[in-house]
Amino acid sequence: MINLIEKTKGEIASVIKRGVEKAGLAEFGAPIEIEKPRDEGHGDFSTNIAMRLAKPAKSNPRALAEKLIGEFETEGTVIESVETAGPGFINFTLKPERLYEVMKVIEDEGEDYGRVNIGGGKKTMVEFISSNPTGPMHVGNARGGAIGDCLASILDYAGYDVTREFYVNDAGNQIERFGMSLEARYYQLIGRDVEFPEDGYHGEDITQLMRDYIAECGDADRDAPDLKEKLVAYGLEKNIRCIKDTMKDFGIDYDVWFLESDLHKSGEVKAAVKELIDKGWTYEKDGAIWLKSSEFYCTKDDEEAKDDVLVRSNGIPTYFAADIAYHRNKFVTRGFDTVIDVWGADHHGHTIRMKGAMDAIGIDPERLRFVLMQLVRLIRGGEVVKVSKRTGKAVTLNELLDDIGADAVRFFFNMRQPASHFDCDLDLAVSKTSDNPVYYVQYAHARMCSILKMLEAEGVSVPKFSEVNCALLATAQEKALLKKLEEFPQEITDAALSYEPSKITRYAIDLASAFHTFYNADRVKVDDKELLRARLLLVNSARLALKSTLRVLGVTAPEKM
RNA sequence: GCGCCAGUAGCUCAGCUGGAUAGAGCAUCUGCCUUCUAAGCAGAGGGUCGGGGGUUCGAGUCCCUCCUGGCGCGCCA
Repeated sequence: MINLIEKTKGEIASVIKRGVEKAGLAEFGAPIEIEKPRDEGHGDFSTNIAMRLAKPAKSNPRALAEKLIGEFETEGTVIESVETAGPGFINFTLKPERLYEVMKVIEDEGEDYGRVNIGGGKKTMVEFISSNPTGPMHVGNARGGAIGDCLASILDYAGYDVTREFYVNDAGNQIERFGMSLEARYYQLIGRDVEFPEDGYHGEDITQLMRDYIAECGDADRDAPDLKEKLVAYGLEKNIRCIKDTMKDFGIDYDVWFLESDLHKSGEVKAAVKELIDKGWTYEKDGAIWLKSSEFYCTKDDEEAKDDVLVRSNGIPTYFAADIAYHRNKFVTRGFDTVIDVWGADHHGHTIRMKGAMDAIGIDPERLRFVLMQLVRLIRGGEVVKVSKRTGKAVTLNELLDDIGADAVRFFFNMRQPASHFDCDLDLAVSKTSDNPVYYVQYAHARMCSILKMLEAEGVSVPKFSEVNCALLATAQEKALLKKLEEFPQEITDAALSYEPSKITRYAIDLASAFHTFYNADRVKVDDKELLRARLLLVNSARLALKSTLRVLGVTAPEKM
């Protein structure tokens, strides 16, 4: 639970604060900002406080910086030395011992290294994928799954009480269409000449479902009045089970599978609509009930306000109404503090409406957050593959998992920011080339384990931090690796605050790279017993940190490759 | 038309939310395996940060404007 970077920044900040006070510059209220300089020559941390104070204090930044340095009391702190540089930066160099502290932290925290507590145990939901159970999951769902599951792990590491949820859209028009498609295929299979609905699901999976149904139940239901309902129930049950199996293969463990149909059955959809009516946020037009959405978000003054239908003129509530009820359930019934929905960017219009609706029922819209992902474009043979669920030509998630494995899919789909467009080159993804960075990272872990195992076999085990002369770790590569190790808790913090799993993927690559560099530059198995022990501790620290990182990503950490 | 996302090396992308000389990977060249895993490492070349204005000590980052691509603006979900 210790973030050394945060801790160090805090110490430096208080030194600066006292210095500013002693110099009589506190009245200007300049914020104290501390950052890690990009350039190694600029110390371990730096501040721009002198430049911030220059204007209000009517002085020049360099002179101010010198003055401030004179006031700094660094005795007994982590600070080794302070100097001014450039246009007026103040650079801090830390004491050498500080560099090794991370190994002590890792020794204490083990494979949980990286956990921080910025969440304070707040109840947080991450809802992701949430597709129609009308067919197999496709590649587009893969990105949502990888991002959502990894984001949930990050928030867990950051100290939030996280729930992973899958919203099963087993109601509404798409299900109606699903039913019509099943029924048509059923009749065709038993030899009745019926036309297949134009807007039905044309996929082979629909036909297969009906083949299975007939094989299991025969055709005794051919004239039953509730045939379609029976077929839908059969199809949904089978498809949802299939989705659950796929998620298992994907390595995603949902806490809750929430059925949209339950919201209708329990009366929550009606209740949500009633609440909006009672609060005066609706009106009737053309026989439908409308929500005054336009009251809740700004549009251009001269733009025509756009409201949304809650209940159609035929009395059936819209998906929007169901979704309001669903989110009301999340916040009010189940008491989540924050809800994060991972949606495709094509749902963007819906996010604004949802926030407005939350506002209407008295929930702070800020508690509802969205991660919008640009849709995945598939490239095969250098050409864009059209993804269409209806024509059934989409590449399924199962195929992708079979081809390149869950590890690669999860890693690959978390390498880019969700908001960026993602071209998934199937030829590359399907071929097991070493281009895939997941191997690079896993290889680093396997190498670490290999060293430990070999030395263990020779009777040399990993020493305790207190038994090691850390100062022996002094090469550039060792220092770089130690610095990379201490960044992990900060990366978790940043990723959690910005909902950005790709930061952790990149961190994993950076950490692996720092290790590979160290491995090639510095031999662990050396004659000098003291140095051997120090390096062994370093390797074990790196192993634990990398294992923890891979756990957040949901990628396995192989001990040999 | 309005809104959202994106535009950084030949390609794919980072850039710590305004800091110091813009960084990785792939690709292209050059080196490194009789010693802990070469699925690895070291080095080299490669840039009008889409264009143009502005804000300030300082802009890839903030504001305005234009250009290009993707998506959204349904009694679909």
